[in-house]
Amino acid sequence: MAELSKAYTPKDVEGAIYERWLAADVFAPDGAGSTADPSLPPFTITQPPPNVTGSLHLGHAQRTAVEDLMIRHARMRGHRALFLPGLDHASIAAQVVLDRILAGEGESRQSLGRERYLERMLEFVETTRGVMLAQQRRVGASADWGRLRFTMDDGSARAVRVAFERLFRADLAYRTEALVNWCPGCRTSVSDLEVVPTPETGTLWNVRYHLIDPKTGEPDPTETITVATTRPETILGDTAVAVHPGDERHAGLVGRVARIPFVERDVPIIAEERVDRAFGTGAVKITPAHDRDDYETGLRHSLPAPTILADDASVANTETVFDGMDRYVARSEIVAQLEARGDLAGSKDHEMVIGRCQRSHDVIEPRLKTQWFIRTTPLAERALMSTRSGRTRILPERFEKTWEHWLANIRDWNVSRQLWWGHRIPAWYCPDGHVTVASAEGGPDACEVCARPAAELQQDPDIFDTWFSSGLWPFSTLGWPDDTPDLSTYYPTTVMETGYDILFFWVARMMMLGLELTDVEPFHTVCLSGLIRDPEGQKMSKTKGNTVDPLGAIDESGADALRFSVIHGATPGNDQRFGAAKLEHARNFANKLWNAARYVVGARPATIPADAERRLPAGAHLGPAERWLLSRAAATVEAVDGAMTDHAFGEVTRLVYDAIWSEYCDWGLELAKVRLADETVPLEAREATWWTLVEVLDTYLRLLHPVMPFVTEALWASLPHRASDPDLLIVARWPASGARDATAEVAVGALIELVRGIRNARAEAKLEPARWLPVDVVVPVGLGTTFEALRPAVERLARARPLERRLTREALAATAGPTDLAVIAGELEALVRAGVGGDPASGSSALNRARLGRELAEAEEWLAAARDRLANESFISRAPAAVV
RNA sequence: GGGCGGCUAGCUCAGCUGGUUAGAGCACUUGCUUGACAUGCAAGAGGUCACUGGUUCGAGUCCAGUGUCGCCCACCA
Repeated sequence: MAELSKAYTPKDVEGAIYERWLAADVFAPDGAGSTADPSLPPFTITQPPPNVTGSLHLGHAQRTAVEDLMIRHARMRGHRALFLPGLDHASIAAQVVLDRILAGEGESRQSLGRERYLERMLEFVETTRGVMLAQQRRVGASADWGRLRFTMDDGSARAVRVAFERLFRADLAYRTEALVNWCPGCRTSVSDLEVVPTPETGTLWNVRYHLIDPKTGEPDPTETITVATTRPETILGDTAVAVHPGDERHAGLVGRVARIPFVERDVPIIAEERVDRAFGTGAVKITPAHDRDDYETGLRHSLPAPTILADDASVANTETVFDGMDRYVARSEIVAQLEARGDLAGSKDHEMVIGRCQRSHDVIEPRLKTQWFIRTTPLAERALMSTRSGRTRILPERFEKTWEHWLANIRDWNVSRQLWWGHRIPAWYCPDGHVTVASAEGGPDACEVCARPAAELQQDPDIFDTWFSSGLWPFSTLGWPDDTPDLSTYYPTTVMETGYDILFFWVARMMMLGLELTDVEPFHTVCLSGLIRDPEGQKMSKTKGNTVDPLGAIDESGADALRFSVIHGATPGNDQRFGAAKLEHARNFANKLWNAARYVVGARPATIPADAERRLPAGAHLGPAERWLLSRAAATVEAVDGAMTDHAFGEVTRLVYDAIWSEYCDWGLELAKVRLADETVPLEAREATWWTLVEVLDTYLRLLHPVMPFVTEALWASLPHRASDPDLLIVARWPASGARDATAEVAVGALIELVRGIRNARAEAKLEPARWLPVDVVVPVGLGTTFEALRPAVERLARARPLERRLTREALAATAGPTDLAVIAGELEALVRAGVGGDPASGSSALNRARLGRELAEAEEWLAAARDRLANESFISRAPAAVV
């Protein structure tokens, strides 16, 4: 048994314990220290791999805490519990970070070139990776580090290639020219999910386009059609003007031709149902290459679609003076020139929603590009069937609605990225334009169509969206596409725990790809956590400077406190605010537990050797307080099991917290102290008291271990163990719920009420707390034994001595004096012989009257309510018998 | 424009499938160097459960609507 230091210092406790776990090899389900029962089904959690972009934030710590809680619980229940850790290469996010670092060095992606850039990235990732893994260990993640995976490692790379080839062969991946979301800052396309709609005030300009005089073929100086636009620079790419077919203002214009200024292009005026007559001028300029709606219109009307923006969003290919200008410079220049020509018909402020890049916050430009897409509709259909059938559950359930809506309206997924850091798309093109997709590591031998040798083929320069490799995570980490023992044992994942903010980004993609590629749901349960916000409810962000560094919190209060605080305040799927107060609360609790255990260890009767093997207290020697403690522990185990089943982890912490603090410490230990010190109590009974304290503390340490693994492990080491127990709590068994003892719970509960009542009366009478007062009490026959057994404890706790037992109320009433304080605690009635105040009016009788009057009023109110209910015939006839 | 969520004590939040007198932490008041713990102990004050209507013997809990704050989705230039 280990010694416990007087003061609880998390720092000293935590580092050493993590090392012990590592040394004992208990994290891996098949590790040397595992006590798993192979006959039970395995339990798998694949960690949502954090981005290797720097360091963990509080959200990661919370994520890790919840996942680790589930894993530790499963491990203690005897399951082969695999917590598979990992890191995500985070393609675009990592490039944004590295680009910023490079910018500080006067370098850039372009200046380095692809090869050197990737070298720099590997260096960068190598350092952050170490930092991040160390952070996870500090949090206490009992992950199987031997199975650590990275989305850029060879296994992932192969999984990506094989997955893509299979999708291609199944016609679920295709390459086409389409309008994509282009981020000029990141110089890549991004998926629809990465475009953040941002409300902004822009300007709506009205621009006159001159109609072509059919006779001369030249623009008419007076006959015009006015279009409204928020992006005048796109005028350079206009290939039509559209009006609503039923719009009388423009009747007769359809079929005529207008001239686009600057590019001097003559374009048709077309009729389009989708034009909103009420908006702007009712006439819309059509720019097929730079607007989603216009693109559709362009297809319907076979319009040309000239691209007028370069990769950096400067104007290009227009053969105007604007070529080379940034899009916004060109915009103001065009407006100025329109005004000079007299073709600007006005402008006004306009509230609109602009798409910005999730990473760089640049305004996204729709652009035509030839790229790879995943055909999502059939995949989404299967994903929906999985959740509808209940084969995969989403918790909390309300997210299923969002899930349904998103998957039912899904659009094809653009997976090409014009970035460097990521998995290169395994597609090769031959000079004739044939496409060859090959998953072999070295690429294809020849063009699939024309058999040209590999040397003449060009690989696609693009890489995959980072979420493509993440989407394979639950199975790529276990060896897929090979049929490895790990894959057959630990796949599908039992619980997928993650934040609701990546439900679509990640969970939906894993579901779609998992079902298609492995033919089974990749996980049984999706457990969605909320986000952590700052004390004001703001989202934490580095730019706002309101982030909490988990390591700082751990240094200050310990990993146990951090874990407790993020789990305690959380309801599944709901955001929580996090501040110093919560951390402090948790730290105090750890300290409380430490001291309680320290007391128990120190209270061992001298007759029990320090290295004694744990004995279950003999029933005959158990007093009511001991039976009460054991029964309350059984109740707590039962309640905790229920909360665990519901994934209500906040409830788990509340239950254990209350049991330990309000029951075990406040009453259990206080009652036991008296008995342990009482020489008149038989030795066996005192030993039984101590063994009960040990037994119940042991139970609570087990229940709390998944939440606060370090302090519980440390304290457990100081308690005597059973012969069947392993050396470490982490692999000890979860407690079975024992039998309840209703008699003890009721009886001890009544005496606790009596103590409270006496304390209350004493406090109101402003008596010195230290003074011992004589108290007489009426004890109902049923409570007699319990009262006698606990009399010394009640005396001490209530500072009541002598505590005389009066069997009848009459006997008590007969001796009541004007200076006595009356106490009613349920069935127990007591008189505190306070001996204060000679004057009945200002002394105790006044106090009695006031207090008892209040209590009487409450009781009568309750009684009246109860009588009313019972008098109500429909209540009696309809309410269940138990309630009546 | 759709959808979802929050609104419970001064603050942060629990309250599961409706059932006696709605809870916790922090803050507050009054006392305590009580031999595990002042990171603590004891006692206390504090709530028309956002609002309106309904269902029910009974509603914080279920239904309808309103307000308010927030989130997600959505192609109106």
